[in-house]
Amino acid sequence: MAGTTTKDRIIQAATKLFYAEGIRAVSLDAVAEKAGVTKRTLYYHFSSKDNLVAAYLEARDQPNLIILKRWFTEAEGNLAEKVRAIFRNLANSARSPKWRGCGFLRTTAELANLPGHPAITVGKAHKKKFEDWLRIVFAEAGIKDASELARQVVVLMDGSFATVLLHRDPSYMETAGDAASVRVKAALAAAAIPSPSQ
Amino acid sequence: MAGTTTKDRIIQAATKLFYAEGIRAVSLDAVAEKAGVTKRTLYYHFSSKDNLVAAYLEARDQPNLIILKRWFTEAEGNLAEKVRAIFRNLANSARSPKWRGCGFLRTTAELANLPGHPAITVGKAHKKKFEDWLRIVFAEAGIKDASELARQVVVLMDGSFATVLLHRDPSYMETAGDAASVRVKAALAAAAIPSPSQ
DNA sequence: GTCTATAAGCCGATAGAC
DNA sequence: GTCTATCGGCTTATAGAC
Repeated sequence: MAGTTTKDRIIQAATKLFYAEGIRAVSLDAVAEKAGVTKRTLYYHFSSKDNLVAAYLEARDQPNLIILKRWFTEAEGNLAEKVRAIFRNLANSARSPKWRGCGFLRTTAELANLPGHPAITVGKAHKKKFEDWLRIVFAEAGIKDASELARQVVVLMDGSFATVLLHRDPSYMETAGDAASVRVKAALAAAAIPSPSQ
Repeated sequence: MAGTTTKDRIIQAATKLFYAEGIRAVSLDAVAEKAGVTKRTLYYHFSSKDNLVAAYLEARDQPNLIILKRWFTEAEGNLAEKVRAIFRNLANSARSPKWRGCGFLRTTAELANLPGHPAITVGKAHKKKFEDWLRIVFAEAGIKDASELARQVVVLMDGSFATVLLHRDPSYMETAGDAASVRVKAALAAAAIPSPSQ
């Protein structure tokens, strides 16, 4: 996990504040104060706010992927049920009062006018890793259009983040999970019949 | 459309700047300058920046809904193809270099720390109107779980906004359109057989 | 590596004239 | 209804001491 070095404490403080309040809403004064250092120390470890924002997302990359994979792995049932379990667990998370959607997507939305921003590069890579993992899981289950299916599940997941954040109604995540599991189920059935009648 | 009153010119300027650059990234100085008025005049028409942001989204509510409905109405084919046409047209829009995703969702994401913000209230109402319209269209086609289907299509649409904005790859909207039209097609088939076996 | 202090500028909002 | 002028505060980033 995060150690207790000064750099780690700064990233921890940045994570809490950026996720809770947004990027441009949070000043480096606030981050430094929460981390218990002065702004000069913060600038010693991070050359600019942009780099700190990228470091915040970078630090969330692996932990988030590990949680998603664990929800999938530990779920009972077939592939469709395992995919549904991811959405059910996301809905559970969304019921926390501290929940504010997906930090990667919210940062991307806020910085949409800066396409080359380092944080957006990190966000792209993170989401692509998840999509690639899904594609491999589907392919290993014998699903033919594993790539297209992975893309559909990703769109459903990102859509549920956006819709639940807007309406503050986690049931949209169950809805997305239903749609995803129905599609996976159909793909599994098609995989069992290599050459469908036609 | 927008007239040429001072208030309208301010909203036009706000729309261009807020959509292109984000809410907190745009100052009222910038809006006033683009509208060709002083900041004092801006404050005469809008009591605060928060209210101006809400007015920006309010002004996009009906135009956006009308475009979505027209894409649907003017499309050839059955209900599934008409739904797919919405996504195909969205993908086309997303190919414009000025495209920056959905202004309602991006504003919601940026102001996620202010759940009662007037602009978020406007965003919620806008997205709910679209979902309600979809539900009625599906119900009139004899689809039984029209409500659930409308929610799924909404999640796919909002998800495609988020994913395309991140990766700058409009093909995710075609992917979402495929998923949506498959679901609508299945619902139409089920509607044609009132009592499925079992 | 961490501190105090400050630069230089922008922000939302307001005062008061016409 | 629109203007000029400005307030008090906050912002990113830097200078220089220890």
